[in-house]
Amino acid sequence: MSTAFKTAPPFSHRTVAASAADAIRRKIFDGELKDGEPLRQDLLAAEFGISRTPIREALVQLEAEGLIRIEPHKGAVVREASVADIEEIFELRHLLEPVLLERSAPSLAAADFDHIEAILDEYSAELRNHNVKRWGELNTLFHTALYAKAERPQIRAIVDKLLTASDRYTRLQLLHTDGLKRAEKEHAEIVTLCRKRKFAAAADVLRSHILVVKASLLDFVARRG
Amino acid sequence: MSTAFKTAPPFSHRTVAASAADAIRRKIFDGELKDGEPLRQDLLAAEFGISRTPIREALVQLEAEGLIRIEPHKGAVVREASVADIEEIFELRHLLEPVLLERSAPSLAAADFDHIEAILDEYSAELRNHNVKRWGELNTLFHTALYAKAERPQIRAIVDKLLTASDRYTRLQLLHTDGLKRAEKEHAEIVTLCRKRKFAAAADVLRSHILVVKASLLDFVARRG
DNA sequence: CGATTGAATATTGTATAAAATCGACGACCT
DNA sequence: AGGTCGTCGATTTTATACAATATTCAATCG
Repeated sequence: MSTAFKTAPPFSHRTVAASAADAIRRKIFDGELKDGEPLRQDLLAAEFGISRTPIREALVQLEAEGLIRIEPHKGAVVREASVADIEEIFELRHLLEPVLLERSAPSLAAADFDHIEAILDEYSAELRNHNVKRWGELNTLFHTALYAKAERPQIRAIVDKLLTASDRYTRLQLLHTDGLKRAEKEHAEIVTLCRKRKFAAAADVLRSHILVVKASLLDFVARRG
Repeated sequence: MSTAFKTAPPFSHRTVAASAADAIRRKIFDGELKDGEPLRQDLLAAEFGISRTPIREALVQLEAEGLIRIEPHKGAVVREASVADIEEIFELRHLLEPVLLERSAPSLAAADFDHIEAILDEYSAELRNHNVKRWGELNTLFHTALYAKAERPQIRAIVDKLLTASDRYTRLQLLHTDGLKRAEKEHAEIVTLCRKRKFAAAADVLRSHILVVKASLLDFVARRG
């Protein structure tokens, strides 16, 4: 099984450690590594055919991203998220994403909106296919495309982390279909309002959209918990 | 010259790498390592009397914190903050800190307020001594003490990073005295309002306080730039 | 004289080996 | 029986050795 960084050309201007971080991150998002599961340096190094040194660097990186937890001399485990964590993630999104939208949307060109709507079209298609994994990716793509012109790199970095974290739960099929349909409508509404340059209104819809998704997620967790 | 982690007892439940990160972080905050200055692994390892491996981990950690920048095969440099970066830091503080205050303040006990006011007293004393370094520490302490009961660990983590980043500039003597005096008054006002359980009003003062500090900082930068 | 190429050197990135730490199991004492 | 201490194996952490990459600077060519 070839991994991403093995197939990359030798001219790749990235370190092995960075690629290893990508590979491990993907394994976590794909559920290949479940919550609480220990990440043994030996095994990861052997699996990727590299030594433990870059693995260690990758783990430090992933801990900073909040994906894993490292305890000295005990090792790294995939960080399980509590209900409180999920609530906080969406609280942050609720605070930050509208800011990005209002900064970015006025600078988006017609071509940008076309691109965004193409994402939404594929989203709708995948919705019918129940392809949750791809849906999550598209959802993240949609949000980041909206914020592309915000010129707030630090806020962007935080929001990107939050989006991937959210994605982790949605990929676990934590959302039910009516929630997804509602999201579909709200996404379209946001784009429409932005095209009409009603940015404040779009931000309002975004705010309530995030609250709805949050409620939907927490409702699902409550049902099964 | 002994470093923090060398004097620590051998039972310290921290890794050498983590302590090295602390030491390097301190060097940056204290201005011992200036903006744009390269961090050579060799020298740091020799200085701390350890090998390069834990130094590398510390650097990865510090990059994740946004303090340095690492380019493959070129090395790490202290990240210089642009005016835009400073603006964004304060924009984030303006967004997030009032949320923490409103969450935390209702849970603060009388003893907590006493503690906070003790910090402010020392702050005032140091203000007369023009001890900028200690002032910065106390300022950060004041804010974090206010948010102690917020129970929002992720937001706290972000704000803590923002506060230390802000501290870096204030330590560089970037604030003039009248700004500091004004901050002194606003801090006291926030505490007073919280004691009276007027939390929303306190949050408003905090918001304008952050904006004032931001303006003061940018004004100073503009003057010298 | 300026631009360019290529070896020498400095520095980072990775692999491997050594040291330190933790958890568990079992012997021993009370 | 219950609890404590010490040893062993597994694992992480650090050190050292080696490889890859970038930078410097002098020699060469136009």
